[in-house]
Amino acid sequence: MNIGEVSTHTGLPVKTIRYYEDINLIKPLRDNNGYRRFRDQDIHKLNFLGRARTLGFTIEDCRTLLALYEDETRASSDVKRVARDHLAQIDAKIADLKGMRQTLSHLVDACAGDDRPDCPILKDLGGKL
Amino acid sequence: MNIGEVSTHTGLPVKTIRYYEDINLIKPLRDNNGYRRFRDQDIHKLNFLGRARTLGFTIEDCRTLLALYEDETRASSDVKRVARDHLAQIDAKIADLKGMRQTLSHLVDACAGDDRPDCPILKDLGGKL
DNA sequence: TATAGAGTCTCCAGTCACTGGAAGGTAAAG
DNA sequence: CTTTACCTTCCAGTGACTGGAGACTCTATA
Repeated sequence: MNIGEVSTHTGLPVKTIRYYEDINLIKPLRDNNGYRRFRDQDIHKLNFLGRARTLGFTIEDCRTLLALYEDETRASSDVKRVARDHLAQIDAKIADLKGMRQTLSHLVDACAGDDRPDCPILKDLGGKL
Repeated sequence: MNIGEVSTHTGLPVKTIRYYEDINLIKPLRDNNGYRRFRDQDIHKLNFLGRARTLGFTIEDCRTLLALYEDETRASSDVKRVARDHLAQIDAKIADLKGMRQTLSHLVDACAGDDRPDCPILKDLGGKL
């Protein structure tokens, strides 16, 4: 398969696939004309990567997970640790965003949103409370 | 005030303050020795920026908000629009993260996390369900 | 007065995970 | 044969900083 077809199959942009080769996540073969030729295993890896990225894993996490995936003798505890750490990061981010959301929604509610200049949002940002 | 003292007062790193000058968010004066000299208004702006950034506004949003802050004839509706849009972005991000969290926590729970190689997390990522 | 240390300056490069675009070669369709 | 689509590499830009090099200035102590 050429890169365009792979892109269609995996849902990953062509640019992204090339990038993943650049950083050694995949190693497709090359045809005589220089075109990349993707085997089933390459496509499988790309799907793996796409799914992992969708779940928010960093590229380095993906590299680790892919290595564990290929290692038949892995311990599931190693996989679980990576996932649990990532879950903790997600929770931290959600908490952070919820904090912002809380403050911001109060401010938005308090703002008249009319033609007058008086504005509680700016008052808060300016430290005048 | 010199930059170090301003950093202490505002809680913003020295590097960040210089960066904000670079991108024209603030315009401190200069002493004869070339050191930046910050007036009260500069510090006030930096606090404004720090607070806005804490609430997750982008730098461009901050630029807009700062301009509105300085404009005595603004309409609060303009401020409110920026804030409401940002709030929508935050909500989208939270929803996205919650989706990840949901899937991921199920997988983490399902994984034994022991010495054996069998792992539902990798099974999911590999598309073998 | 000499000097050590802290503070400041500018400029360049790196982060993360792509994304866009230029310039050029190759393949398939009409 | 030409057009069009696809492929290649390489370079630069994104956002919001952050780190570091190399040089200058200020302050405190010996």
